[in-house]
Amino acid sequence: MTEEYQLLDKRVQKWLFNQGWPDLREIQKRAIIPILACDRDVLISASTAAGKTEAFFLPACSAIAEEKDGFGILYISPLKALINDQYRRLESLSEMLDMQVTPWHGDSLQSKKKKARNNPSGILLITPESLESLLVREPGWIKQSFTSLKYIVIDEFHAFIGTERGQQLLSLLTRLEHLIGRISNPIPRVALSATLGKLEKVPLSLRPNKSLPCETITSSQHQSTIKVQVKGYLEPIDITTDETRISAEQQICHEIFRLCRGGSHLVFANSRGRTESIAAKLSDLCEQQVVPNEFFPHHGSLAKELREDLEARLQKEALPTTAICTMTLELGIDIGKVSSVIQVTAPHSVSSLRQRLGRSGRRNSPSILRMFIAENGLSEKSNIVDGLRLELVQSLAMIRLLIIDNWFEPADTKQMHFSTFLHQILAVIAQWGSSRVDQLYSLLCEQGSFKEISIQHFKQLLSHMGTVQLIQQLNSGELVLGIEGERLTNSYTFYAVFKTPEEFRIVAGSKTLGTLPVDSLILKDQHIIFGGRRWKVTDIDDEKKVIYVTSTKGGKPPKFNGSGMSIHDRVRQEMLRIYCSGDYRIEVGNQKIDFVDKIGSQLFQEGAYFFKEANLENQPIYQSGKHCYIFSWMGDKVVNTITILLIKSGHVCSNFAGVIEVQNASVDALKDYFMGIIIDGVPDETELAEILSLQQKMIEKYDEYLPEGLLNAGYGRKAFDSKATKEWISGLLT
DNA sequence: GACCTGCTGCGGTCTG
Repeated sequence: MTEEYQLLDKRVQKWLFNQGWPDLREIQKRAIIPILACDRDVLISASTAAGKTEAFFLPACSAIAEEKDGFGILYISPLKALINDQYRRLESLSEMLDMQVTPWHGDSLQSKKKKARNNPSGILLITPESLESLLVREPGWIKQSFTSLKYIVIDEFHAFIGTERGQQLLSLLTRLEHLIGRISNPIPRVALSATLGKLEKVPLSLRPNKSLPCETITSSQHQSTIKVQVKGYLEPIDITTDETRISAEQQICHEIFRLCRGGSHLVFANSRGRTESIAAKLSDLCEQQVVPNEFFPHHGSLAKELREDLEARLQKEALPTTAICTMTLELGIDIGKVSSVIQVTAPHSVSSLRQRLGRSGRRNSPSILRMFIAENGLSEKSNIVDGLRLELVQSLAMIRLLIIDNWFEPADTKQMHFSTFLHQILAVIAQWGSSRVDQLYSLLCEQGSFKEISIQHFKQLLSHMGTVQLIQQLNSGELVLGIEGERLTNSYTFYAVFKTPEEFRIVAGSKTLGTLPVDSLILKDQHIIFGGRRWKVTDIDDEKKVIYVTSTKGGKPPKFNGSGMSIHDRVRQEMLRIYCSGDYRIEVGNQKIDFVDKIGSQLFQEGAYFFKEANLENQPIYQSGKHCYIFSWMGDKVVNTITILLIKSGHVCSNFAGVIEVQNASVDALKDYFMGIIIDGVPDETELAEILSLQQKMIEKYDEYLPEGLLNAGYGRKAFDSKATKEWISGLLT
């Protein structure tokens, strides 16, 4: 055994011996000295099942083994399920050390909480929301029980970076350090994470005020080999008139059945609806063939028991099991590794594709990714999005970026997070009973995580919070909660900073077609696709949460709609590169590897031909009948910016998969219009946000309490990109 | 046509 090993507590060494492990893993050895030093933050970045948890807990438990008074380790997890997993995993080690471990979240046992409350010691496993509730409701107890706290460890740290919840978490940690008097002598933070992109940027996300140095430990182990295959499917033009043809989804299900039966696999289907439909078809196939069903759905709307049964079945590996799932099985939960991963329909981002791929690759066997993409059969009425085979090409672009460039979307760390900022102001005042303005600014912005917020923003927000009775200022200058602030902070729903999205009902005439989440950009007169048909929005009732539509013509809608604000510039640029070269293959040595099946290749050739015929390489605006289509080959921020500029000037537009359709327009008229924009200047993001109605911009939980100026600034930064749009328009006109 | 995560305290009913 190595000399680092000797530094561990004797009982930890004994526990290791009992485990029968031949040796510590590389990252586990390398973590021992930095963790024991207790004078720096540590980032441990390694793939799933590389032993990150032990890399932290072996030395950390050694360091707190003699401490019996107060919690020594604060472990924070984004999921309750992960807390339960870790509790089980720590059981034997903590027994050996006679150390208390307390799982603390909304569903954990009151008896365990009570015990820890009376005798705080050892390890506390908690969610950010439960920590928030303790800080607000029992700051005195926290202060007492954390006096000898030695480590704060955050699991699945990548899931927090750049999010509202991550912003809250960092703020909580600063507030905790402040409460227990450790601002000038900070508690080391340890982040456990799946492999991250730009590692040098992560320490700033772990401790924005840089008051401790950070050491990074990554596994130098080679990534296992990756096998990729893309299969194309053709959706028959009209199934109803020709019953001999089977739908693309049916064909895909037959293939999944053939490939997965008898093994252990994950099928990612991107939406709950499709997840259910595929799982149902597969279990039908099992029944038809009189074999036991081994295909089960897994997603967020499914009952907890069903999900847990499936997770346990996957983990046991006793029976062959394939889960059809959404991102619920993308990270976190311990299900071990599967033989292969199948992605049905294009992934939403390269980073999620990467995470999913990481789920496969058992014991030195390669990671296997299969991607099944269906495209529509074409007719004269077909949409240009279908003709170009955009979904297929987006998928190919994402695979190339992942495999050739090892690139994926970086987390967006430049958001304002005004909603969470407002939440933290209320939480701090609720925690202390009152607060001075300068204390708030120092704690949340200077020491804490709200680095994008200026003093002007802060003053504007406080003044508005006074107006809407969230807070009030006493004669002494102290801030206390107002009536509305009391109401919010007294409800148990206060502690989470993220919003459970509200859904709008889609109503045509007197008939409800279904519901649509409110976070998409929907305007009156806009055309939307719902239930596979094209609709025109006639009215939006923000109060009743109803969108009124009428059926509209305009050709067959494209099958692939694309989504929101998520596609990155680099993905669309790679798509353009593929179209221009007419080649998607991946070069290995001096060979070009074709990873697409015959039908997929044919579909790609059709798309590439269409691209050439339409002269899209040289002409990004394409006229078809009375309408124009704009191909920016830029990410959704730029597409949104161009769209809102056109809408502002009275054009009727909609965008599908990054292609903007402008009704009743000509190429020359559009170019003239863009010329005018360059002369007048592109408005900044905040000004663009002013064009939208208030309701459309209220995305985050506490957005409704923000002054309009801040709402516009926050939304604008999220949705638009004026600089890149100006560059794109300039390029178009030269 | 995205998707996902989390929170209290108390009163009721059931079980051993």
